[in-house]
Amino acid sequence: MGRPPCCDKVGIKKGPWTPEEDIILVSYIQEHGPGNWRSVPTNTGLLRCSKSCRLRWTNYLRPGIKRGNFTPHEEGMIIHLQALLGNKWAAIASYLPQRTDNDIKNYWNTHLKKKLKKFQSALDPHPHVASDSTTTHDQFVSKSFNERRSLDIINPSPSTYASSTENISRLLEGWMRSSPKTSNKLTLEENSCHSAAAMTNNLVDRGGDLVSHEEFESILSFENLNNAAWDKSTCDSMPAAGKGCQSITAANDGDDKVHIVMPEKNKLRSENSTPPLSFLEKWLLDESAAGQVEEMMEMSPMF
DNA sequence: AATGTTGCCAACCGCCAGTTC
DNA sequence: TGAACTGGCGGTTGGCAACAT
Repeated sequence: MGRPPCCDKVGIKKGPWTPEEDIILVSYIQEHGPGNWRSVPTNTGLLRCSKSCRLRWTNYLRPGIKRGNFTPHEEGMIIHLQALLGNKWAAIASYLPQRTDNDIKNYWNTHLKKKLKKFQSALDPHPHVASDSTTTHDQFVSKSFNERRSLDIINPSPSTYASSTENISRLLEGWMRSSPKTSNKLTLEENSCHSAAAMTNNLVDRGGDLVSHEEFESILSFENLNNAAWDKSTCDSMPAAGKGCQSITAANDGDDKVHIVMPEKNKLRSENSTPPLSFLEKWLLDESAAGQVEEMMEMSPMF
């Protein structure tokens, strides 16, 4: 028996937010900053539960949110990060500062999952062969870079959302920039640091140390496509993270699994308060790298 | 024009982890 | 030390709009 849901109280409003409610919430956050969500409904008079307020803010009212029209690069990042991290939408979202986890999750469920499925069935018309799903997934990942352009033409994601929240969000951007007490808007650097920790933890969290061989190789090989990607010097040049980098070893022990030996979670977290970009992040944040890959895919006779 | 179907996405629900007392 | 509380996350759903019949 768990706790009763926070929204069980009588008189708590549910459903879509009205522009008036948005304005009330935004005004309050402008004055007090985000956080202490429990007090928000009480202090604002909003008939919403604290969770609902937080969700509304983080997903729609927070400044800097980009809606609709996922770019091919964003799409590629989502596909790769999903392959790497699984359904860790918050972690994935940390690599796409303008997108919310909810948005990414929706986009994955409504668009990318279908594309993947389509691709898999096209590639493997005999699903009884319990063929290596990661391989087809990897191939999809590669192909998708090439395919995306045409798919984007066929299936443009319409930017239909043009409610008041977007305007409120825009109006707020100036305030967020000037306000010193706002901590929720991360700079790119801060964000990547946070995400590095998230990714590290995710790698550890995935069964402690196991990632499928194909998956791991896919990640690495993809990075190798980018010349600027990972090499030892990159690693060594990282003052604190260098240690962590060297601690990550991949050893195929023959059972088709790669054991990722990671340093202690806490060490990574505490010692690297501002770690430099990892090789993976370098690629993820490097628009030109994705462009190079796209070009390569287009040149490939395979697709 | 009316009805049925499908797709999309905002919001809710339940669980979990961290914090406080 | 453990219960209570809060915030955060991921999965799911309800409602609306677009499209098909």
